[in-house]
Parts: sequence; structure tokens; C-alpha cells
Amino acid sequence: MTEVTIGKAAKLTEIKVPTIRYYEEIGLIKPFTRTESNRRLYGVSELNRLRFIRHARELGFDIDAIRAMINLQANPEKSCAEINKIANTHLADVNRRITGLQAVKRELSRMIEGCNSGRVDECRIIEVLQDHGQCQNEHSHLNAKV
Amino acid sequence: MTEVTIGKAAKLTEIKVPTIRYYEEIGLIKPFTRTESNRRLYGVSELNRLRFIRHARELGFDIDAIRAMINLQANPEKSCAEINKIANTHLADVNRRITGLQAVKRELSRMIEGCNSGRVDECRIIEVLQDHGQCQNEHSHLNAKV
DNA sequence: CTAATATCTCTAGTGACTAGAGGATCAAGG
DNA sequence: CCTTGATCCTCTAGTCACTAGAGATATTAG
Repeated sequence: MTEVTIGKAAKLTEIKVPTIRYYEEIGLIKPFTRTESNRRLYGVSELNRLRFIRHARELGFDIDAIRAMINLQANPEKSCAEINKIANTHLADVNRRITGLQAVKRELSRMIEGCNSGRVDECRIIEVLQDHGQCQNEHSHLNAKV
Repeated sequence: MTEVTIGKAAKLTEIKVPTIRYYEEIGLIKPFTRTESNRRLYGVSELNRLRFIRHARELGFDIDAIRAMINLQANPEKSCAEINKIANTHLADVNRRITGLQAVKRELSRMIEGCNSGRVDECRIIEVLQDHGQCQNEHSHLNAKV
């Protein structure tokens, strides 16, 4: 038997046990074996899929994108171009987020520099945060999901 | 009267009406005037606080950090050092996220390059995502709240 | 054999909102 | 003055991707 229980699968894939069950609930990882006493058993391919999900999540793909990729995976006759498109969309998003965070970083650094650890009512951080006019950058993109 | 209703406040601060009510519900913005017919009225200081909240959120501070800063603000005799600390902690977090996203970007670019638009079962995206060993970077930090 | 650990299902909570129902109130045009 | 449409009120429920806990059963180590 190469099959493992959920706890072992959790360790092997570095996904928490409840999260694996959650992924099952939302249909990301389909039926696997169960023992006579109803315990989940995972084989190599399930573990691979879990690793795939984990890695994709770490890369910031949302569940829908992962679901799409899994569906494509299940139909290998389809073109890779679709997955490529998903990845490209995501890359654009990642670039947007990097740019945004760099702006945030600049502004935070500037704020912190201005703070001389005096009294709060002289604190430039609060001042800056209250007055958007002092902000040199657009931050609206930060409302995007991460 | 310099006081404005919630709709006007929403426009002035660029925070949506239900979000302003939500901020009230969680205690970020305290009692303001109400009209006889129970409508919320916001004055200059409330508008400033709302702008402060919005700007801080845009910079990625979470509600707890904002609450902490507001509490410090309410005690202006306290040292600015605490606010400075919050900002510095946040800056470290932002830096961590930038580094992580850059790693993600590298891998995505690599994946897209490797994808030859052929069949999915030859596509490196799925391959790479399944095999964490091919990943040159740590991504675990991405699980951090954003 | 017993005690600790692991698993099961189920429900509810998280953060930071967002959406919608159903009703009251207000401002403007006729 | 009256009606119409916009705005406001409260309340509940939904979102995403989990996370936590209760209470029951099953497995494993000593």
C-alpha cells in the first residue's frame, strides 16, 4: 500500500488537515479511497494534485484559476494556451501588486523618516495618513484581492 | 452647518457608504451627530478620521493596527515611538511581500516561457507547479494576510 | 487493555467588506 | 400639496479561503 491517511498527506504536502478536507468539499480534489472505517486515503496522484494546489495558491492563483487548470489538466487534448493565458493574466496582476507595494514602501519609509519619536500630536505618520494630498502615489490598486 | 450626510461623506472620503457603516459597527469611528430622523451626520474631524482610515487601509495596515493608531492618537501625550513601531513592522511585512512576489514573478515568467502552447500534458506550468523542487524560492510567507 | 492520538462530520467564526430586503425620509418638479 | 425618485435606516446573509471547535469513533503505542 502506498496510500496514506490525511494526517500523513498533510505532512507530505504541507497543507493542513482541515484545508485538505476543505479542498475536497469545494471539489478541488476528487474521490480517493476510503478505509472500511471511512478514513480518507491518498495515493501518489492525489498527493501530486495537492502539491499542485498548494504551489499554485502560494503563487497567488485563486481557487477558480486552480480549478480551471485542473479541468484543463483533465483534458490534455486541449491547448496549453489556455493555461498560458491564466498564467499571463496572473503575471500582470503580480506586476501590478509589486508596483503598488513598492509605492507603499516608499511612502512608509518617508513617513517613518519623518517621525522623530516625539509626542503623538507631533507625529508625522498620523499627519501624512490624514492628508492624502501629501501622498505622491496612487494606491487604489491595493484594494485588489491578494 | 458643516456637517454632511453619509452619502456626501462617502464621496468626500472615497469610502463606500456601507463601509462607513461597517467601520462604525466595529468601533473605528465613534458617535457623531444624528439628525432628528436618525440620519448620520459627519463633521470635519470625522471626515479626517475616515480619510486617515482609508489611507491607512490603502497602505495595507489592518484594522487592528489602525485601531491601535487611533487609540494612540486619542492620547497625544504618548510617544510617537509606538506608532513608529507599527509602521516599521508593517514596512518589514511589505518588504517581505515584495520579495515573495518577485520570486513569483520569476517563476511565472519561467513557466510561461516554458509553455510551448502544445498539449497540456507537456505544459511546464502544471509540471512546475506540481514539483516544488523546481521552485527556487520560498513562498510560504505568501500565506500571510494581506 | 488502556490511554493517547488521529480521524470523522458538522457547525460556526475569521477579516474586511458587499449585497439585498423592506421600510422611512428627504428634495425637487408639477 | 403631492408624487416621484434618491437617499437613508436597520437587519440579515453572502463572499473567499480558510480555521477552530464540539462530539463521536477508530487506530496505535506502550
